[in-house]
Amino acid sequence: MSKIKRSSTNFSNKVALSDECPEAYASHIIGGQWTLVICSWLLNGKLRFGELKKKLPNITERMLTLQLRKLEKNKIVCRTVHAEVPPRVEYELTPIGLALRSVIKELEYWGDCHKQLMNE
Amino acid sequence: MSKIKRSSTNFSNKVALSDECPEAYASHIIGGQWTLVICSWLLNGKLRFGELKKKLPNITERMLTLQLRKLEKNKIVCRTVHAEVPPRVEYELTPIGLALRSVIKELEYWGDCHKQLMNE
DNA sequence: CTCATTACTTACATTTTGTATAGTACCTAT
DNA sequence: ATAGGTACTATACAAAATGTAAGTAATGAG
Repeated sequence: MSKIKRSSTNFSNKVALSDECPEAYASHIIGGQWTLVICSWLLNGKLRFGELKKKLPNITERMLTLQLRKLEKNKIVCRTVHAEVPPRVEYELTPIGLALRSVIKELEYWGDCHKQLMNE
Repeated sequence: MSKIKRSSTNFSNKVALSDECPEAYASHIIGGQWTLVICSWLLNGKLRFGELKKKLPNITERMLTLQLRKLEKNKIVCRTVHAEVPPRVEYELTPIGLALRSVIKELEYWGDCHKQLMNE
């Protein structure tokens, strides 16, 4: 996470790939360790920061923040701050975020099949 | 790539997540930078090492080797060595590898939508 | 005034992934 | 005998992702 150097070969390789392969592009966007899990919780409705934290065992606050920021930047979730004390911040999927449902469904199905295969 | 430490928190987080979330599991398996691109080329039929290399601009031989090894370990591709000189090695998707087609299709579709959205 | 609550920041360490560059073994054709 | 093609392997290093531990601001309750 954090930042990525726009000058590195690494970076330009990713850009080149993303340019011509929408699947590489997509996997780069939703490819973080926690991204999909966060989204799949949010598919059931909006959640607060603290609620998400409880749902995701072992995630640190830093990681959760970073992932949510990235998701927000990519317009996958939308963030609502309620001006209260203590603060209340809610996260909700945008339309394109909700559109991940079918991707996630396919991934889950494939993942289950694969896991079963590997256990033989 | 190379090896991953089985003692790191990082590692155990991944294991824990993979255990309960098939989508995290799947994204961990097919999540490398080149994995999906390789698979989507192989969806059209078997290819040799050198052919794959040509298809993937900028990939290094090391990376290609590592990714193919990982794919092989996960039973997504199968490797056939022809005992000739110069050597000829062919890579082909297994059934579970071919089953990635629908995952890739969904990802591509979503990726296209997302990219369009972000360009507005 | 002090404490608790919530949603973060910040600074830094570690782990994982990717790149660059140079080799190797094998046989075949020149 | 040497050069060339194929599919690698080795080593060193760079960059990115993830993790740990500690702090911050705001304010209402006691």
